[in-house]
Amino acid sequence: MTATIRDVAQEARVSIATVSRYLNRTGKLRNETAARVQCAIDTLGFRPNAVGRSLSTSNTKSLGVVIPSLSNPVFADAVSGINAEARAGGYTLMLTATDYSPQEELRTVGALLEYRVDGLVLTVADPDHSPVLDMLEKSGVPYVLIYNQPTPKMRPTVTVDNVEAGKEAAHTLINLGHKRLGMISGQFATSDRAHARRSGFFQGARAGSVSEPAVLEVDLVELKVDVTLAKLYADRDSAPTALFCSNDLLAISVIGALERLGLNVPTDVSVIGFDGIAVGTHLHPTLATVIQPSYEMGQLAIRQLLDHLNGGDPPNTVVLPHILRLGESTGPAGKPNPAALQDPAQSMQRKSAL
Amino acid sequence: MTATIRDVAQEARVSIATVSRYLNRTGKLRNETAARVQCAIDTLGFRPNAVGRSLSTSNTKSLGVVIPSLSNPVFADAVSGINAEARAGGYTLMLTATDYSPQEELRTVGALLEYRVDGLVLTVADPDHSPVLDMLEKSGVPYVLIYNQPTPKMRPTVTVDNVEAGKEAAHTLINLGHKRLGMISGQFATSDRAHARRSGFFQGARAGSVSEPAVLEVDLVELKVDVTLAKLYADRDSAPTALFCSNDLLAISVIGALERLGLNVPTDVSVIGFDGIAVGTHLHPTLATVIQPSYEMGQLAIRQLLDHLNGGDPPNTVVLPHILRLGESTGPAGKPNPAALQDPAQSMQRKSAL
DNA sequence: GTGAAAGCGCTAACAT
DNA sequence: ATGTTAGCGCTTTCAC
Repeated sequence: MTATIRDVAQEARVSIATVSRYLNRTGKLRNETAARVQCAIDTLGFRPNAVGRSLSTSNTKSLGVVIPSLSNPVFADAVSGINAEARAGGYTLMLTATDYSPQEELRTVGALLEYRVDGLVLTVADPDHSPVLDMLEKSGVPYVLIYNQPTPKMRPTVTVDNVEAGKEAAHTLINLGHKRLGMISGQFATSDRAHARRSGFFQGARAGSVSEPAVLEVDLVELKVDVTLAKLYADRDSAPTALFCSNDLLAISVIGALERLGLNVPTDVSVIGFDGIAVGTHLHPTLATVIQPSYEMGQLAIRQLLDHLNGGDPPNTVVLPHILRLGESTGPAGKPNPAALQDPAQSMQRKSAL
Repeated sequence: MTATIRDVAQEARVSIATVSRYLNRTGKLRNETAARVQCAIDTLGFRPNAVGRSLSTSNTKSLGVVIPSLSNPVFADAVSGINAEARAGGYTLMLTATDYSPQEELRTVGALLEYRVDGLVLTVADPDHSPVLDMLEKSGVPYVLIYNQPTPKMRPTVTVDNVEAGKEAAHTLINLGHKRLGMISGQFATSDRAHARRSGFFQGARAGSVSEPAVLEVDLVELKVDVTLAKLYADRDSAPTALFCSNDLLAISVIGALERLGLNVPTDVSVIGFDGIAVGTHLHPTLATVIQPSYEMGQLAIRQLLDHLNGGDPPNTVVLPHILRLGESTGPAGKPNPAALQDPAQSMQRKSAL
């Protein structure tokens, strides 16, 4: 069915080496020869077989991409950047979403290594204790992490400073007058960034002299936020007046759940998310969040990989700046949240009116 | 650096054929032999080279995926389904987003064919006049479209009935009391589904005896909705009281733009979208929309492809049911929109109060 | 149950 | 400027 380079050579009455040279623009051909080859290619509908080429050159011009999920726009945005940059460099992407499963990470990276991808960009559950990364490191295939922020080991990553951002989130909320903070997070076991954000959030709380925030974990796939929040807000007088959510998608669910509980955002509870996904600005209330430059992170990761593949330095850790964007979900900027500033008596009264 | 099957054979003191048999569980080995081979594999850290295998077997166990964009969750959701199903079948995905560029479609499908993917699932700009699909068809590589709804030619696709859905959108709005309909759409040239939805919408308008809807095209990448809508609503007395948007992302932008123009949704203008992306239900007003089963569409497309690759029937066109979901953005269900029912005098009065 | 050897489609010396 | 040929890592007859 499909023609090979041999067929083309025969059709053009040249050797396969000549066809190969024509295909790769390596070495010069007589015009007439080139024309004959091109003609043969057209009449046969020939398309060079990248598998054969890869076997011969031992590079595949393909890159592996491994992310937890595509349902979360934050990853989809990164992949957009990855896609654009890889395409520009003439590389093809092999993509897998792991659904936050370390087991699946292992499987898929194994597969990608068998396909002999020239490099990988990935976000793993836990970069500090990661069989996947150990395996990758042993394989010698270049890789860059995105979003991950490994602590001890030196592993190249493109990320923001999650700890610092968590701190800023706490400060922001405290400056708004909040005394009782809370954090709703995806599972820490499968998200080092959630872990880091919490760590920063706690530091910020301590620095702001408010008591240690309540922390609730929810399954990001199930996303059963209602029951979780119902429990937290069973006693509204002791419940947090401000919630930091480990990502925007979660924050959106949380806002919905709060309102279903009869709690208004931001009047009763302030909410701040993380990621800066586009829809956040279209919500009502608009979503306060920590913006990560996802598209650029993806781009940069690929650029580092390609630089390295072209003989440049190996990928390096880059910490990109994040932006804390205020929104209606935290209440008016600078103005203290009334709910958090009331004296106890007023507070009781107010809460019972809900 | 990387061990080959030769190295393993040598280390295990067997022939490479035996190693191959062990790897593929084809033919039986003596327990002791198998153990020796496994041991050699472990000590060498051997990982079979899929490129070599592919060259030999002439199949790659990989599938191509080509979609317009990952920034739109509707496609990301489909890819999620594709990912899950491909993974389950032991296939790896090669993914490209084309940014709605037919040229890029051609480039990327060309590349995927060179990589010898075993099949493709794709969404193209215009399936009826598509060099890409012609090329694909000629190549003999099996493929399935998703979202696309080719009209004349028989091309396998997994889709909803966009025309019918467009009709229903019109009926719904008309039943709410609207007389002046409008449609805001992505570019028809790069979206056959937008085209089909408009077609249905017009049919519905005609059937409902309202005048032909105003139609505005916007660039989905730029997404400059504000200026476009400002013009449309310069004369509010003649402007549409209900807008059908060709997708949810667009609808969300439109709602924002309307409100920036001082128009309330749904009081002044009803809005209905298309796709059923998850965030729609979290908006205020909640987004009325036509839900497509994106995840399932992706799953089904892959399932068809894999069935065929395993000797089953070639992919077939499947039209999946859509669901029209009402939301606050169209106003209360069943209750006529007040704005659209006023007599002219009241209307003038009301509009001037905006 | 295991081995030897012929490719799969291509590139890259090495010749000429 | 073009041809010859030896692999790249694997699968798969065909022998034994």
